[in-house]
Amino acid sequence: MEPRTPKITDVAKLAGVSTATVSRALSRPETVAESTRNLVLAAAEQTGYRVNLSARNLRRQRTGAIMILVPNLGNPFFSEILAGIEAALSEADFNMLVVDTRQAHAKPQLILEYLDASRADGIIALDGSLPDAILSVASSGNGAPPIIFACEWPRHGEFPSVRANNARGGELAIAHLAELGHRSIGMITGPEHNVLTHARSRGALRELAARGLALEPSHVFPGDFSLNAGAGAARAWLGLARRPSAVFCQSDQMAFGFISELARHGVPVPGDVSVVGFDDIAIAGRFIPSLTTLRQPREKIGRAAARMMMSHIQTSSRPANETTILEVELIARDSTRAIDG
Amino acid sequence: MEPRTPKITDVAKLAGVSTATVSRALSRPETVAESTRNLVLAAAEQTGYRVNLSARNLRRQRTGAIMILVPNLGNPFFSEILAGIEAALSEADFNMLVVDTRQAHAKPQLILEYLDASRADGIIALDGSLPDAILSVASSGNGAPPIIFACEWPRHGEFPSVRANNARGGELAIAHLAELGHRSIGMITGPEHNVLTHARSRGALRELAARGLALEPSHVFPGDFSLNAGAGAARAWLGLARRPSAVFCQSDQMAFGFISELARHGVPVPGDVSVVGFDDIAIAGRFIPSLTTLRQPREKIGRAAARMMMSHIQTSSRPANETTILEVELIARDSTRAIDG
DNA sequence: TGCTGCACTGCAATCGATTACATAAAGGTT
DNA sequence: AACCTTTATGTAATCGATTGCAGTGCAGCA
Repeated sequence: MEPRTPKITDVAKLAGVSTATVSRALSRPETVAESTRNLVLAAAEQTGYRVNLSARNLRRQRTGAIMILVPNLGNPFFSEILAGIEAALSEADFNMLVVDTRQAHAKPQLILEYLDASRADGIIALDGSLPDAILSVASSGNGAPPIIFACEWPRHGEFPSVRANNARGGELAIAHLAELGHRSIGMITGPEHNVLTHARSRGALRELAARGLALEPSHVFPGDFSLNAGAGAARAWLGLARRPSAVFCQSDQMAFGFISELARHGVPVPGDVSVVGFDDIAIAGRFIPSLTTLRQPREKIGRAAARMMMSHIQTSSRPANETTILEVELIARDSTRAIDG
Repeated sequence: MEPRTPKITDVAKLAGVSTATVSRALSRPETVAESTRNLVLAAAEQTGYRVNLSARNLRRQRTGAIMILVPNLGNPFFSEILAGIEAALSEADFNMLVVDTRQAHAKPQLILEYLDASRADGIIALDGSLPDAILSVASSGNGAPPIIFACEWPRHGEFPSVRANNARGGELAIAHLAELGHRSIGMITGPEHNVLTHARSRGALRELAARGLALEPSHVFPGDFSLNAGAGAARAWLGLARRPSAVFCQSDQMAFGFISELARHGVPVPGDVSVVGFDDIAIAGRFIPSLTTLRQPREKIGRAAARMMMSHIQTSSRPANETTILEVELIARDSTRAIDG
């Protein structure tokens, strides 16, 4: 009553052929005579045979899995990217192994464990701020699988990556506000050393300059992409003598925190201040007011990264420093309005 | 210049011992003399040896991975659960394999592929509505790894699971509204055949009955947990001649959709109608108005499910039908108020 | 007929580690 | 001194599939 799972020898015996033939019939059918193939397939069906992946992987020297390094799995921002990656990987019959890197900075050892070709055939990192110890191993290629960055990317070193056009997003945000007549525009940034912060700020500054607008230092609110950072910025904004009439928040979460904290103090958006976010997460269209923001094609980014990885694995070439940049789109909603509107 | 990755024989040679000793020194150090152990560890260090997981897994007849079946990875609701699972698994040195089951209903074959002990040592399903074909294979145990449900669970059959006390949540929602003086309470439900819908509705109905309140059929708005469903319910609510003064939404997303659509029609919450959500997702405290809702310990649910799985794997017992139920908590915020407040 | 080439198939080595069993050495007991 | 334990290590089988190479048989061709 405990019919141990059938192995390839069982199928071979039943079909009256060698295990080599069974293996070939299943993985490269065209190399086997049709009559034999049918015998094998029937036998496989009858025994309920499933190939043992550990054995196959050992022999083939691969794992059939791609490891995804996520800075913080609990952050819903990543879910769509993961969905995109998963979709593309499963099409190619690859599995997705997900690892949270929150502990990576405290204990790089822990993540180094994972940089091992016997664990995954490739790595997609959503975390641009991996410790240098990890980056150097990953780029040395010494036993480590190829790595591709998605969304974020490391500030130093050259790595293949897929990302949104963050700088362009910064430009579009400012352009939109400027065209609504805003001359005094503030900004809530992401974490200080984050590449997204830099790219978005760079774009914003470039556009401000192009329009002859200045950014007052007191109008830059340092944040970290979180709801609370947005709320904190709101309190700072309230404390200003001369307040900017519009604020570009480098993430939707911060925009929500900002608007919500202002609301608690009776300051209406966009009545007293216009707000632009970044990301276009699902709730943005349903916030009150609905949020003007920059849409990042998160699922597409995931898909593109996974496809890039697949293509490198199939050609077994180490990814060069190719970078794919996907465009962002400004979605105008109700959180921004003309200054004398 | 291409120093192929070292294997156990390399370490053995360098340390001057057999591969058996190396293996023991690394995985059960106490069985090896201290002096030998030091030799081996030094040799391992020097060669940069890493065990090949495919080989180990093949020999040990395990995979070191747990597969998570997620109904829709893009839905941020699951991210915290995944974070909890990941945390608990990585503590036990297990990997997390994530699979999206959106296609499972169209092509059960695809997911059946995954129900294979050579892929994962266990399965945690966040999807209670897996096709019967899959459930029966999973419960037969025939070559399929043990399965545990988290959050959701199947309506038929007995499976181990970890979940929130959804019925109690329904009770608390109604109790809260009733205590604020609401006598006419409506409800936006989840998908018709979803177990969460049933449990939450059951609790709500029980509490209504206990308080002698009736639920008018026209006050039940069928939804599916999504933002849009909430918005649709809002339009239905607007069309009613006799509107309930409070609505229990079975998910926060629907609550946001509901409130937002009402706002577009100039109907204030909680001014004209009080709203209770379910889940307490991150943004709930920052929505405008902040949302009264039932907090589900999502990360804890994930952790508990993973721990249950680990304990079954360590004792190599198939999980019995044990069910862990975690309590929910009503978080009172600004979207509800006393009827004559 | 004999030779070449092609299409199939089988044999057996191989992937790299784990572990049951055998063996050896050291220590303890009477 | 004989014998039994205990501890430490080595030998070699094993996990299950894949694949290079060799062999077989048959068709085609001179």
